[in-house]
Amino acid sequence: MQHWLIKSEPSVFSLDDLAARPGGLEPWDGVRNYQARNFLRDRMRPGDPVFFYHSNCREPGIVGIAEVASEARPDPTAFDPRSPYHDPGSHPDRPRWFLVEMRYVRHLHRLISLAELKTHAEGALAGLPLVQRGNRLSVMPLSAAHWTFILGLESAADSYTNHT
DNA sequence: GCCAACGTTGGC
DNA sequence: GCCAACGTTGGC
Repeated sequence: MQHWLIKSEPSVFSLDDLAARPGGLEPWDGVRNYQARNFLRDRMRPGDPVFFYHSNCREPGIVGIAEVASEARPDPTAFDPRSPYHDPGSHPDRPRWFLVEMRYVRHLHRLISLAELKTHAEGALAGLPLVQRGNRLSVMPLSAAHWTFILGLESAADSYTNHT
């Protein structure tokens, strides 16, 4: 089983938005990066656990957990000229972009901020693209060790912000 | 195939 | 709002 992290801008689609969907299900469309596409299309499997990360907001960080809820299928927004994700280079007989369904699992008890995660960038989270400088990947795999470590932070004291 | 220009991401 | 980092495009 592969663990994942996906980014979303909460002003566009937040974890609360996912939780509010019928069945907590949402097609994860609009991914327009080849590396992210390949992960999603070739390596995501139903049941894989996913950290849900809020980006481009006041306090970026991991806010909850989702799971992959389908195999990959062509992303129909690429074929739609009215969609902001329209790509005239993608055709139904030769789709360029793919999506999977995401399903809400739960919120974390507290936000685990990027700043806190970065304090472990040279330690337990070494090699995690999220905490490396300049990273822009919106869909990334995590090792089981990284997943477990981050989940452990959830119930630990927030030593990053409570160091007064 | 190189690489400058451009558009986007996303932290700060 | 700024801007560094990055991915993509297109001229040559």
